[in-house]
Amino acid sequence: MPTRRDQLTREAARLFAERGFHGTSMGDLAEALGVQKGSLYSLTGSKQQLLLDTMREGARAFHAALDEVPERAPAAERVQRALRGHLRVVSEQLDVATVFTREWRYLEDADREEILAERRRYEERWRVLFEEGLESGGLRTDLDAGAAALLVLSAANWAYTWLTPDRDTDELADRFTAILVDGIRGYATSS
Amino acid sequence: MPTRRDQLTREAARLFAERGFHGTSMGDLAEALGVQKGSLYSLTGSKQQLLLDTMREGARAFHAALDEVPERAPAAERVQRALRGHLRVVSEQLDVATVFTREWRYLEDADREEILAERRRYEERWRVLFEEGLESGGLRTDLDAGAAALLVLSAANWAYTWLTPDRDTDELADRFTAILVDGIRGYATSS
DNA sequence: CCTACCGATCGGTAGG
DNA sequence: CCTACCGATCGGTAGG
Repeated sequence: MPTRRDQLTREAARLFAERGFHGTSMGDLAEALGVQKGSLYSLTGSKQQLLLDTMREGARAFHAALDEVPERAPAAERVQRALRGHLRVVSEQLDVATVFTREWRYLEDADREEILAERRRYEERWRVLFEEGLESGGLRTDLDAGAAALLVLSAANWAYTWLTPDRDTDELADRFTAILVDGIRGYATSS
Repeated sequence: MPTRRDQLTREAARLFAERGFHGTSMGDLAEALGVQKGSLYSLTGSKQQLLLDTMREGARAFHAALDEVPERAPAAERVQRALRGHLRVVSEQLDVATVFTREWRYLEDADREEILAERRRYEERWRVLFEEGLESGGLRTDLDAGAAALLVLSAANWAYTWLTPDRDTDELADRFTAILVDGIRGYATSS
């Protein structure tokens, strides 16, 4: 049974995703919970705190998904797993993923630095994944690991805009992976 | 020489990109132009109008870039050209591209529908580009044109978050294209 | 382009 | 969890 505080956090993620942080008032949140806005301050310290809570949950979820990628597996399979994991988080926690991806800039300075550090660390883990693939020989030797990571992560970060609960996210991740692994042309003509 | 009105439109795009539509006040815009906020209303009808102006400029720029893609050329080259064009717009009009990509939801109903229709049309043009590649035989026959378009356009739409003026956008577009065309594995092992 | 102002709403607090 | 309120700020307007 969710606590009242959990309910507030969930509604905050939902409304921040739908209307943006600055487009959501404490009055909107109070209305969603069926209380007066003054009452919210027994559940949270401030509107900023609600944003930070959502951000931390997003960072936790994306890192946890990446933790599930097998250490020893062919590079193509590891990319597939990582992409599945990312899209699953977006699909299953769409509000949190949306806020995490789009609203971090409205955090106050210290909080923003904390979350940006988590974002950078996440991106770095993706880059390492491609570099390990190069070292283990599973990827073409002339691959630019940084560009590959940027390409895949960019597509993943945009997913919150088009992923819907009814879409089969694993299948979509696999289609992306198929394109990324063997290309749209399908036969290697360049080095 | 830019008119006062052009200056306002440019500052609006800059601040909407930096702080978001709801995070930017007419007072902020007035300060950026060095006038009192009441004076802005001789240059624009409302804050909403400034947002709509920025959106229309964004839609115009992205469609214009796609217009430059050669009709008759190998599919891989057409994708390369389209990606170059998109990233050039983002790079050269970063503020406009950012607002166009991220702030459309704060438009009022009728304006939002207009801009969303332009976004959908742009995405559709990308999908057609891949389908034409399939028909002309330049792409592997089992390619999912919809998934390919979604993948590339997702990466392109995220570019406003990491593109900086000093980066060579054409080169980056070409690296993306190289990965997309021949894949990260580099030799075709699956059908 | 300015001064002066409008009603509305904001995030947050006091006291219960 | 409520009522009542705080000072600040919002987008926009009137009249010059």
